[in-house]
Amino acid sequence: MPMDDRKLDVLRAIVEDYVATQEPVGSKALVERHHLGVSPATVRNDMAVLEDEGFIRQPHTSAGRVPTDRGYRLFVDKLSRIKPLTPAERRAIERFLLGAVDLDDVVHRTVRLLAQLTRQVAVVQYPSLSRSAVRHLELVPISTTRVLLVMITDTGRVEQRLVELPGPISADEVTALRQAINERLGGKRLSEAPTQVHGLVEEASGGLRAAMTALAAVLLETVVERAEERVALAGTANLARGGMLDFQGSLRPILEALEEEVILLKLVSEVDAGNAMLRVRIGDENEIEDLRATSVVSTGYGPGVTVVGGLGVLGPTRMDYPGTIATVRAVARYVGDLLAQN
Amino acid sequence: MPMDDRKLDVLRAIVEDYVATQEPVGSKALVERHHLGVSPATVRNDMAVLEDEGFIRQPHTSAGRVPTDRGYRLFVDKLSRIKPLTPAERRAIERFLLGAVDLDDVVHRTVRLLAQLTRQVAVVQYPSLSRSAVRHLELVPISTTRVLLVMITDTGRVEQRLVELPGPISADEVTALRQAINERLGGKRLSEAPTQVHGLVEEASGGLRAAMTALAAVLLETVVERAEERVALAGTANLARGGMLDFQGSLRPILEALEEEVILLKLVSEVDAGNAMLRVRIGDENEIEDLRATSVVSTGYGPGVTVVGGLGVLGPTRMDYPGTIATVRAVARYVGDLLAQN
DNA sequence: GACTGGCACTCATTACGCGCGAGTGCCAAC
DNA sequence: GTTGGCACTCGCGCGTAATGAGTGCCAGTC
Repeated sequence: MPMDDRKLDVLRAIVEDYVATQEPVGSKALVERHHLGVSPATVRNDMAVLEDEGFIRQPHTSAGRVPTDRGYRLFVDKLSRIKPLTPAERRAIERFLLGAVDLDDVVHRTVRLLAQLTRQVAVVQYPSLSRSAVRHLELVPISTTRVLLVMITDTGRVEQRLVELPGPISADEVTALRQAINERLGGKRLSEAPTQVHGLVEEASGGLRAAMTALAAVLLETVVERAEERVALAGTANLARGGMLDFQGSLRPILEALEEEVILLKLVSEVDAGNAMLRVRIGDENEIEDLRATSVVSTGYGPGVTVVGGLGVLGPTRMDYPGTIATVRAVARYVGDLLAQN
Repeated sequence: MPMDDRKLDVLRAIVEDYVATQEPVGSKALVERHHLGVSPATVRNDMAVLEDEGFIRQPHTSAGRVPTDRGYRLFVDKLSRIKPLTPAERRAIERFLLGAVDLDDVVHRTVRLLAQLTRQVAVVQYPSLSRSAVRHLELVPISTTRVLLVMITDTGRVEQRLVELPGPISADEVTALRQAINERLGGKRLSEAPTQVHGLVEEASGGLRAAMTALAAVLLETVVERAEERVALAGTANLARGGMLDFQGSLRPILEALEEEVILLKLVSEVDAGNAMLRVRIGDENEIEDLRATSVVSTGYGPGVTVVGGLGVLGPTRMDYPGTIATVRAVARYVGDLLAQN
């Protein structure tokens, strides 16, 4: 059966009221606060149907209705028009991001900004190495058998690793290695690094072979294992707002989940390629067990149309979806622009 | 009046029981669980005195006694013998720290380890720049008007900043700058950097003067402003243990405080020089308003006797002080040893 | 003088009963 | 399909009562 228009209106009204008041909403209050042109009794009928279809439920008999995860889902998919940001918010974003001196700084500012604007937990992934291109690789001799490998990407990210060489090495040899590596990798996307690195080792002349092998191992490790690793978090205090009414009193599993970087990355990194950038995962839809009481709004960001990382926020399923979505989207765009300027 | 021995025993027993059970402890339960050789009535008399002196209090008439902050203070100062670590704990520490590849890695592992062992919030400061010495400074040309300044310290910390130069610069000039900077700063403690850097600018020959001035500005900023900035945090989920019985239900201000790096640094950095390394701040004694319901156990760490940073844990005033103190001390020593090996 | 047993008293916590009222479901009427 | 009416449900708040852990005090004992 096609979804009746008024029933959708009722659902929207319920979601909006519940998000605002945090209390189950009844038929009478609904018709008063929203000017649906019908009587409470009619609304009650609609609500009964909505409940049958699993979009709302009553916490107990003789209480108002509360949206279910499915209800929020429908609300997000069909009902919410995008809420434009206020000028004040736009100004806040600009002011916040303008002063950034550093990639680190950009990420930190962004995550705090997001947490502040949405009043929720914010997560920002550092520009992923695998989706960046190498701008420059530098070898810094530390001792005769140790060099520091510094990699700078076009997104401004700097990664360094100490490499223990199998034998002593001269300054000239370091220069040769540096040049070889830069010729091979300079400008290349890191996703193609593995093949390039193998080529490097094979090309290496006898005396440098051993050193190059050690360097290659570290390079691959950096690219493959640590590739997506870094992520910033802020706003956990916002979980404790609303007097633990959300999350049935137990913040602990959520805080625990948020301490795992792997989980945070899962939240913001876009696994399914073909979607329209912005993703909303509501309650149940979350893969992570401990976050089934929360919703996650996330999106990719990057200079122009390319995506180099993800960011998003996490909060109670009872959240202001239109507002949150608008903010997340806007912040992602601003950050992307910032990276593009670089 | 001198503190009666048995009264101290009573206080110790109260603290221990309260820490274990989280419930006010009465006279009868006390004599049962601890074999003080006296009757409940006697204990009651002692308790009345202890209460007058401000070491314990009753939450309400006809309830047992609970230690006050002053009570915990006395307990920590006078009563608690050091609880040796279990072999299992020692093994855990070693296993955890052994695999570290990186300074970053060391700090991360340490903070997680601390949180896990103490079951509390752990804070670890990165080795402070100002107390480290420069091992090497590297200049990496990014474009003709931009260089990346990379600083490596003897504690393994690597700091990088992008420097915008006033005008284009050649490869030879970069080499000259690199050499000049390394000659001046190599091996020097960073606390003496400011004077050295000024010297650098004055010595710089005409053509390099402008570039050197830009570099010097960034160097000073790195040393002075960012000097102590970095700090790692873990175990916030532990705050939510104990069903919010501690912290009278409101986790929020504490989580908020923990999001401020400045505050975290205050917690673990040793401000007063002359103390015996390990410091315990109990409840009220905390400078930060929002942390008046918590206690902080912190200490300095570093290779050998020198202190390059601080670490510690934060938890409810009702915490296992002897155990926590032992763990913090042990972890600090292990980390110090690890840094010394480098 | 220090310790002990006894006893009256306090008071938070728990349980129970009860009325209130928001909100529902159903039905007959429009 | 919509509406007003009405009986019904049931969580919430509140006052009262019972419970019991724990105390303070006092008189007696070593």
